[in-house]
Amino acid sequence: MHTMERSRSNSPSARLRARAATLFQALSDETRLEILDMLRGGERCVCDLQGALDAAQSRLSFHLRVLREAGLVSDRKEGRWSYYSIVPQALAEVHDLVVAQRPATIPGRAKLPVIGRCCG
Amino acid sequence: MHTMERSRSNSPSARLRARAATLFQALSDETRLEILDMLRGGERCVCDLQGALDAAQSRLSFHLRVLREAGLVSDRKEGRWSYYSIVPQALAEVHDLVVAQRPATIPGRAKLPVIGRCCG
DNA sequence: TCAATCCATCAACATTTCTTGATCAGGAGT
DNA sequence: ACTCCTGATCAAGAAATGTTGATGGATTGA
Repeated sequence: MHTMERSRSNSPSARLRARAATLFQALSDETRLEILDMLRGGERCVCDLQGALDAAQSRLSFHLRVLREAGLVSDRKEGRWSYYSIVPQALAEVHDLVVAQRPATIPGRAKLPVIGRCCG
Repeated sequence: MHTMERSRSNSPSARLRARAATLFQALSDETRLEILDMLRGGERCVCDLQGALDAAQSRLSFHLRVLREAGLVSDRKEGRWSYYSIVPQALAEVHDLVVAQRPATIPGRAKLPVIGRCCG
């Protein structure tokens, strides 16, 4: 109950995939993309986002948590306010993951090879 | 029931966000990332993926559909086989979306500005 | 101390996504 | 025709995600 399972789930590429899935998942919601859009300009406090996005406070808090746990944003407390900002390093990570997904040939130049010609 | 709603949901940036959410959502599952990994080398038939991923046929079909509907892969029938391959253009689209998310300053150079200094 | 503000967290519910097993259609070989 | 193979689709259930309203802690100012 371990040999095959282990090689699949513990390999470095499997861990990369898990990380990639988490990052893409965090980016897969419109509200969160809207939040990131607002943060592109710089740090923002929650009440600020709340006003701009017209979202219930707990809803916003939920999405900020998803972004935070994925490492895409960081927060800083100051008095009674929480300021959120983008973690550029995380976006760079996403960037690298996307680049890594691209096929092996130059698009437009040559056709992708047909491998795995099924069953003979 | 139209004025404010419309400006938010029909603006070009809102449509971009919707498209982005769809793409990221399609990329947010490990099985699908594994499929894309296999397709990076070139076209593959379903039975081929099935063997390599050790996934039930209907499960694979489900994930291939998600990828297809997001425009990330295309399929081609030949005889009784279906061959899937990556749509490089879609990955380029994802790439551009990620780049667009990056904050406005050069990371490492200067601190992001603190805007929206809340309520003050 | 008291009241107000900011925001995280919780529980309950709604919605979406994923998995499984079954069925069905089309192509290929007999 | 019949049968086998490939793969899409469907229905039902399980699991994960998102929403809402309520509560509570921390901070500020009166």
